[in-house]
Amino acid sequence: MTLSEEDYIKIIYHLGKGDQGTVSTNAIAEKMETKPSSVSDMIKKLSEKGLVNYKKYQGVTLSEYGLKVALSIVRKHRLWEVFLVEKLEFSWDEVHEVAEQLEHIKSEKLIDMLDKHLGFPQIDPHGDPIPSKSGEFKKSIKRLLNEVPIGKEGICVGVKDSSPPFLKFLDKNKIALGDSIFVVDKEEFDGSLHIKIRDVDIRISDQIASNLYLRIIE
Amino acid sequence: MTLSEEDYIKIIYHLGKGDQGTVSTNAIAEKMETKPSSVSDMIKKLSEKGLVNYKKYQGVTLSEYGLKVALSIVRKHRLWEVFLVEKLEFSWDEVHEVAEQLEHIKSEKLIDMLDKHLGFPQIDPHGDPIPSKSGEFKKSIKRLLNEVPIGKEGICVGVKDSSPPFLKFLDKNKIALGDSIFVVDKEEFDGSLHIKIRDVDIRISDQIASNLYLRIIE
DNA sequence: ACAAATTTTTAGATTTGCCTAAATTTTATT
DNA sequence: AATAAAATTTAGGCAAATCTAAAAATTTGT
Ligand SMILES: [Mn+2]
Ligand SMILES: [Mn+2]
Ligand SMILES: [Mn+2]
Ligand SMILES: [Mn+2]
Repeated sequence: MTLSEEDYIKIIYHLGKGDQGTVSTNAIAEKMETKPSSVSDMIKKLSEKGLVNYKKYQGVTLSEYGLKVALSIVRKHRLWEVFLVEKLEFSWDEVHEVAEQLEHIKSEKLIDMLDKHLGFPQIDPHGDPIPSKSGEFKKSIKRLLNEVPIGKEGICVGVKDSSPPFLKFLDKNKIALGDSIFVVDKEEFDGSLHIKIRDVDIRISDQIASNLYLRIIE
Repeated sequence: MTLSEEDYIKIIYHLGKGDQGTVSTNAIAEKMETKPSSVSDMIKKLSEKGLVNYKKYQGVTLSEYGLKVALSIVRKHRLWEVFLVEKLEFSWDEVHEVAEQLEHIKSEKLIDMLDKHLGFPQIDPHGDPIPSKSGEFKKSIKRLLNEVPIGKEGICVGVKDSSPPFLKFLDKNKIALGDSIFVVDKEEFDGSLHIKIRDVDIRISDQIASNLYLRIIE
């Protein structure tokens, strides 16, 4: 498969949102930053290769084979993202462009050994799950920190309240996007949380916890 | 620059053998596993881009700019080779194909941080020197182990005597291609050597040392 | 229901990198 | 020096991936 075919397959996968509903030509064109006419051409080719199911004017879905290919590319993309952050000190918002290139390197051994080198990670720096070699993975969901069950871990992916005082508070307490947060315990009385972040235990109020989004697995 | 252009530039560099003598169309075609007519096309394009000096029928040499580009690709190739061997447990002879792909990834930060992650290595797994970011590097030479000065280190790259008894000896003493060997001392009396290999000190006779090739720097 | 708007596909070009076959230039041999 | 051989370039084409403009199908709105 060519680099371009791989990018199309991956985009069709993401637009299919897991449930693999049909994806429109225009939607693909926008994500690929190309014209709908180019997408039509490519879809025809992918269809001939058995990667997508396609009926003219009716949109596309990934075939079983196409889904397998998509998951292997997603796996590579996310493993490389972990590598960049964990081993090369990239920050979570710098990795995408480079992973977009690295995901196309062809070598089964490379990706197996990279997985091992990284300690078989389950999630990438954005909290998204990494498919296994055989294509299995758990879904991830975005939850407010105060709704995350005790004992769960997640990646901080956003804020609900983006006011300067709140952001300043996060800064002061060294809580940043991309940080991994583990919910140790919850105080029934006032809803305050005991969390572990970067191996440090801290307590935060319900007010804080209800304004921070975490991406968690399952 | 495209992937193909980069491969041409690198091949022209290697065929120029450091001194950057002129390189023939046929030689490039053979290395690129393509036809001479395709090479002519590409040379014309590289010439227009100022990467090579070219007069019809007279072969090509790299321009100053072309040399800089070549060295940056060689740098990337060799750093990735070190990564594959040191971090991902690839062996000596498995790295080339993958490095051939990885060398084309575009990200200055990536290669700077990779260099750091690897501890700023000076040579690749084949004993070849790794150019610095600014393009400087030491030449490497192939020497019989018994001609390597005391205090020098090199990579085992070949044997002079390839008879089964000799190869069996190397095997038994766990000396393999790709191993790094440090010459600790030399016995004047019989020419025997005291070497360090994989952190183990051993003694070998002059007869052994005069049949093993090392690639050393400077 | 049917015209208008939108989406999608087709037609015809362009660019990159490659090919074969033929022409040209250089190099080697008598 | 003339001819044969080898190397190199040109000419003309092809496949992949893209584009613009135009045609066709679908969806939307009244
Ligand atoms: Mn990509
Ligand atoms: Mn990610
Ligand atoms: Mn390459
Ligand atoms: Mn090498």
